[in-house]
Amino acid sequence: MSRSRTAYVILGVLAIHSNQSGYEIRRTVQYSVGYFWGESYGQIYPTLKRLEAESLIAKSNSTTASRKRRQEYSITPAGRACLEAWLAVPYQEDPPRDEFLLKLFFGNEVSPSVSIAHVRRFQDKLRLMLASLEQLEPLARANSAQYPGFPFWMLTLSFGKAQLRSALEWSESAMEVLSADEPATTSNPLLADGIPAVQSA
Amino acid sequence: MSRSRTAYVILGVLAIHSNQSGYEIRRTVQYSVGYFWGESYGQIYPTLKRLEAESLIAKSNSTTASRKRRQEYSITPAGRACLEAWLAVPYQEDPPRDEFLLKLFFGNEVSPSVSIAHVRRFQDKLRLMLASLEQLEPLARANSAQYPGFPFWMLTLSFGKAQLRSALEWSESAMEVLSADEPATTSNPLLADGIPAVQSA
DNA sequence: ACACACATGTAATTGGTTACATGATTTC
DNA sequence: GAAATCATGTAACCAATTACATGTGTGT
Repeated sequence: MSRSRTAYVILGVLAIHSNQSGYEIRRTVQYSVGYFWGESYGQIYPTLKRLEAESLIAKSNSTTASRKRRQEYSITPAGRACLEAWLAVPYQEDPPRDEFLLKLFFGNEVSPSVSIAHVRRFQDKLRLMLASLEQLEPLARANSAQYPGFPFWMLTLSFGKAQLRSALEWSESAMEVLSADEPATTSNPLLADGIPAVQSA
Repeated sequence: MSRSRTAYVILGVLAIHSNQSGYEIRRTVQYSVGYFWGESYGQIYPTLKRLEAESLIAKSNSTTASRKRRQEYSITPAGRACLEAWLAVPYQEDPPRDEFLLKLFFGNEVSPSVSIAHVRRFQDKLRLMLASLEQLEPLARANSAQYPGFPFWMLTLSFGKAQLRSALEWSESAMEVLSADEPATTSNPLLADGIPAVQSA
């Protein structure tokens, strides 16, 4: 049962809009949920085959044009049922992995300038993404406000913006902290008695 | 060159505190960076062997006690150099994957109660983690404020708290939005002209 | 004619989790 | 002596990325 989540992403975007090719599905994913989800061709094409074999999607080279060498797909009723079933089950958390924070955590092992560079880079990225999301909003509003899914899309968008802004704020105070310095016991400072493990899964 | 990041996590925790066994390293990781990083035994033990073969760590069954059937390791100068080199290179971003947001994005395909349940779950998790981090702080301060790495640990901790708080705030407004309802075009609403792809990598 | 975007796919590899198997030491 | 925790490891499997290979349609 626990099939790859790629399958559900495909079902999801086909549920919103039919007759998309593998190429286009990937683009759609990038453009719409790119902020928090990615898919590669190496994953998409095989999954399309599999989904078609299971009749959750069907070839639908139809409507617009089959003028290109492209294979369009649409979701089937079974596919829709499958998507809905998946959506209903509690989401699964992926193990967290943030290399930026990891490097920052070990910052004492290297020159402060290294950590400063990491934070700066982080900041730049944040600003880029925030600009990107802020730019996306009015366009999305203009283009898709009438779609029933719109409120949900806005919800994820506003989540993204909120996280980005909070990260940006933190990064500014972090830069301040990292501009001041003085660089020690034998009991493990990371594993002292009574410190509970961080809840993660 | 591009070795598994598990190796660097191990080097990092051994750099902070020597003479830890695989078991203990894993616990240390959980307790200290668990909020944003995880490691499994299946990854740690083979990596320890590899690192020892490369002389980046060395067996050091010594100091405290070898009373248990346990193999302790310490970082070597070469290992330290390797860690430092890795820390200095720009962090790599992992492709984002947030199943919660994905399910929320497709929320229109199912009953609103489903999305509400997801957000509620998300909220609960957030509160748990925030409590966990807030509890961690004073303890960490008491136990390790004298360690040179402490400011960096606090930085990652405060990042976590900031993100959590902002997510929590968002979740509250999301719950409001999701408590009001009415549930269409043929051009792809997710892929309208002029919408730029979200910056992610 | 050239370049670029569209389009589809496969193979190799990685990075990682999970489950399994086993056993020692401590604590009650 | 039973249970919990400490402790080490392997095998099977999986999701996913990357690089490679190939070709078509459109616009300049």
